[in-house]
Amino acid sequence: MAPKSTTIQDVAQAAKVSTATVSRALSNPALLSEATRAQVMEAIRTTGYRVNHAARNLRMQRAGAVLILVPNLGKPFYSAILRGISQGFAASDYSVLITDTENTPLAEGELVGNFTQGRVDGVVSLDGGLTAETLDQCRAQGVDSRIVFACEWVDGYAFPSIQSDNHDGARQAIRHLADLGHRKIAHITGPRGNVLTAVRREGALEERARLGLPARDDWIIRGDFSLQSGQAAAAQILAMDDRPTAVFCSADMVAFGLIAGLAAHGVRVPEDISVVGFDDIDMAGSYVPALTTIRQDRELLGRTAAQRLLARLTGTATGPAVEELLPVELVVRGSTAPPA
Amino acid sequence: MAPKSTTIQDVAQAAKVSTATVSRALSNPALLSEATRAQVMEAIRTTGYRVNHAARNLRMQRAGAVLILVPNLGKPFYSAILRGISQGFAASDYSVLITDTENTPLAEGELVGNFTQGRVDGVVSLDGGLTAETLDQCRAQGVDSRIVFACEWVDGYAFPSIQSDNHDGARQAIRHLADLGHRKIAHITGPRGNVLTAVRREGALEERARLGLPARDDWIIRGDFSLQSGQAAAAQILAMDDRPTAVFCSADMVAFGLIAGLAAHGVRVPEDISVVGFDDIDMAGSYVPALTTIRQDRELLGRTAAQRLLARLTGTATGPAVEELLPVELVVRGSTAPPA
DNA sequence: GCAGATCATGAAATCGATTACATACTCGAA
DNA sequence: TTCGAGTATGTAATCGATTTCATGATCTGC
Repeated sequence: MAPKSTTIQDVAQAAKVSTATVSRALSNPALLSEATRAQVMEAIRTTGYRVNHAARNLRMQRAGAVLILVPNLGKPFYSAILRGISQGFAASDYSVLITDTENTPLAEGELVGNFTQGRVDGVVSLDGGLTAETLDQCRAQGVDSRIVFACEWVDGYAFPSIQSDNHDGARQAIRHLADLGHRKIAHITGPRGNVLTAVRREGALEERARLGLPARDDWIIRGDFSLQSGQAAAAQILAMDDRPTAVFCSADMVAFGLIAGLAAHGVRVPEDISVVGFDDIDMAGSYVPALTTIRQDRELLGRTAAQRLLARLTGTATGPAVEELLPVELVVRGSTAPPA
Repeated sequence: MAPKSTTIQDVAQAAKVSTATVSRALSNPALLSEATRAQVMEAIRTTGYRVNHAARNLRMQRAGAVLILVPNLGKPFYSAILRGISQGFAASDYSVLITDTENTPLAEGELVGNFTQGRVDGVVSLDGGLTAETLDQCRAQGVDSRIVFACEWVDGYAFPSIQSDNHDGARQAIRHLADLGHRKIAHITGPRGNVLTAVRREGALEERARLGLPARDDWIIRGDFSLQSGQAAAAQILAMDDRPTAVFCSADMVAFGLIAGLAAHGVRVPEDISVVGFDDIDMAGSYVPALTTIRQDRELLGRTAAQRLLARLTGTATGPAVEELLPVELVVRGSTAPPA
């Protein structure tokens, strides 16, 4: 079944030393004399030895892997974060394991089980929908210090988390529109219960209040970060008696759906309605019209999360959980203009 | 470091049996008497025992994981395939490990090392750029039977592979344009050396020849599946003296870039030029204009690849490597029309 | 020239499971 | 009664590394 592999025994035999010496040659060469070290290294070269991780991990009581929880692997939004995470762990000797939670809560004891079963040493969760039960179990087992959140997080639990400054992003979006002269600004939010939805909404409302802009309940439209929800929102907006002149979307994809939906009814962007997105995904700059949006660096987000988890795993960082905010940036392109 | 875990010893003690019996209760209950089995199960419940995978895998000479090689994790195109793969392995007890190859060849012995080091039991490669050296090493170690390719593949090596019917897709695209009355059809290909590029190009050329359409060398434009290459192609096309009336793009993203590039110069799609994409990604249906494209089911592709690998790992399938073609489908939308 | 420290190395225990082999017991046939 | 087969369970080897502890050799300082 397994490929015939050369073990540490083989190397020991070839080098005429004990297995202990071979092990030391690899993990702590300073302990050995120049001569034996060279001898062992030579034996390793000729035998083509590579350590067996299953054995090493068993002995060292670690798993040698980290788990990434992704709400929906199919969404391009997450893939960039994933890439950053992968980069962040590339230089380490941790394997990167992924699970698509499919936006449904994990089974009872599943997450903590991954730890106690020796499958993983740490977790990066992009999923803010973990249940209190799941997290409490992790805390009970004492593994909560080896979980970090990226992008999303869970309210009421003090896990380290890396987030874009969503609040500020929303404010910048509203301010930009207000600066252009818009006063009637709609906001397409994310799904109910999502932490990002709440924060961006709050930021948008705050800035709107600060600027003394009118607020109407039906100018807040619930979406779910998807293209389809953007299209659906277009229909709602078109049906309004008092139509907003600008829309802040909680995701670029929503903006694309919205623009397409509006276009289908002859409403042009930005001439008739201005649109701001969120994320600055690849397409944003090349869409017609090019999308004005809030840029968040998803790769950096992922890389940072990976670094934070690594620091915790190696014991470099042990302090209390910190919530880190990554700056976001308004990118002005062609989808926004002064109101007609 | 590790969470205090209950071992099989603890269970054995609690149930007043040997560890062998506990192990059997889990792996082969039929061997035990009704009484002891119940006794053991009860002990397992009260102690909250979960097997330690590191130990089990070491003893069983397996890794309990499969590796997915992704050329670029950040590309949305791959994320859907990844999702399918993840689904395919969800019910198995294999962990899914991913590595972003970043489109660069793996280091010497890296892939085969993953096997011999006991890290993985099998590999699904979405990367067709593996070197002959890498693959030869795998063959030498006898692990080549545990590698399957999805989406891409490597010419000259008989690994199992699941592919969309790219050849047929290209032909359908050309035929559709010809049916509309186009005769001057350009083709934006993928990068040199990519297997998909070759197959789609061949399909396109074949159909063009079959239909007796004129062929001009400069109507074949090299791209790289990216938005940017589509935009670059737009410039080239606009500069042509004998402009094509239709363009077949090797990816939807390329088509979007192209359309945006053309729009910037006042050239409308489909009125002035028709455009066909490839993939049918989410956005395609909601782009303005909605994109006519060749649909390939990427999740199915991933799921199928996972199943094939699983079958090989469990020994269910041991036959010679098979190349599987998944059907593709022309989806006609708004980006194609009869020539002016 | 000797006690004690330091250095280099090996023997064997250990991590937590699975499983080959051994053992004890039961049952039925001769 | 006895032998053989079958059943239920335990003992101990095993997977391939790391690491504790022991040992012998070499140094150091007086």
